[in-house]
Amino acid sequence: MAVVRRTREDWTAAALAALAEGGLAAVAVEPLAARAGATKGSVYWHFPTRDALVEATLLRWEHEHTEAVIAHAEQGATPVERLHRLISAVVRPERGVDVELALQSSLGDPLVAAAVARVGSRRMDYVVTLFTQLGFTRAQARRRAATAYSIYLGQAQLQRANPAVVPRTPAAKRAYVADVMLILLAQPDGDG
Amino acid sequence: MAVVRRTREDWTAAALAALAEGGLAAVAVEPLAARAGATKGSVYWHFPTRDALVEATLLRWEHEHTEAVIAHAEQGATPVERLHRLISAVVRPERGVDVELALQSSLGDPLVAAAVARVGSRRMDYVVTLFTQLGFTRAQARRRAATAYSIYLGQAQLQRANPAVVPRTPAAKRAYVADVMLILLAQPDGDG
DNA sequence: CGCCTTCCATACGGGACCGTATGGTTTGAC
DNA sequence: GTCAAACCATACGGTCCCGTATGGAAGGCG
Repeated sequence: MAVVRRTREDWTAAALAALAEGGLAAVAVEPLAARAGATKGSVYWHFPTRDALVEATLLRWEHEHTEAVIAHAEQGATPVERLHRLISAVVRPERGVDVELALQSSLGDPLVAAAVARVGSRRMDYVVTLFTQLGFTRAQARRRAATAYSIYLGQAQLQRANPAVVPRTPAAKRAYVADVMLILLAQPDGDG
Repeated sequence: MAVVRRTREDWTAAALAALAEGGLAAVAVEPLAARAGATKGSVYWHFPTRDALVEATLLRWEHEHTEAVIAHAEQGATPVERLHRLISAVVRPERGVDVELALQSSLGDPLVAAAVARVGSRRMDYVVTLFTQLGFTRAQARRRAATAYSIYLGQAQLQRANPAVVPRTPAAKRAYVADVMLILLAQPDGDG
């Protein structure tokens, strides 16, 4: 008889999956256990409370995916190339975007709000340095970074809420990314 | 004795308030009634079910606020001015943005998803016409509209999740809006 | 004033989930 | 093989919410 044993990581993995599918509310001890073919007893042995499970799950996501976007961008040689990779990552979403959106959808929870805030400012810092590398002044870089990150977030939402208005064919996506790049690199007004 | 009577509209109003504060989950019959100094009996007289209340609330929001942004923008004389009013509306948020975000946060619910989709495409249509009025080709207008709306959505999210990275002082806001305008009106590449 | 309709409070049953208690089974050390 | 620790199932009490049932008060109308 295959008597299965679960680790802490098994449960955070299951929680991540549930989070991606059904949002924070889906990270519920009993349904989670049932889906894993186990019972609450297991979960409550590994975690003192549901919040502890949520927190561990968020921490795991933070460690695994915070730097993911940045790391992917950093593979670009020039700043322009890095920005391009950054923008493309949203328009051509990979894995993990579901969790991203689910979290943005549960900012009511203080644990989630804290995690999202940490990740957000970390990313913003990166994009700001990117734009300073591109020759923008500090203030101007901050503005462009805010816009770039807004486009990132907004685009992610649009794909979920209004997939019809988002570019779908590869050609359309390429054209769209190109236009966003052109936009973000536009010469600013000369008043800092 | 001020024996209060509630109308259907009283309840959708209360639901809207709760929606803005606590998201869709806060639109719960019993808490809503308690907060209004009434009981479930009243709610369930006006609405057959909770979903009916939610649907009526969404419909009300849709009617009251879908066109609100557009109407506000339409007070601008030129297309550029209209776009400017549109962008400013996010950076300098008025009332109703809370509900907007709460809904975007509850796309899991099919009722919400439908309402948000309707409003979204309605707004996109408007922004597309705005960009065509500005002399962009149809394809290019669609791209810029998608970007503009993404900035709108993303900026709204940023204000909630990372208020630190968003321009705060009036001067900073003005500079930011100016830069976004400059960006959105940038001369596109000649192939679209 | 009587009466009917509109509106609402109270009371109840049910479901989903959290957290605790407790005892049983498996595992590894010796 | 013994034993303690690790792991988990079962069962329970509690909370919050949904929805129903039912009786009663409020307001118009004859």
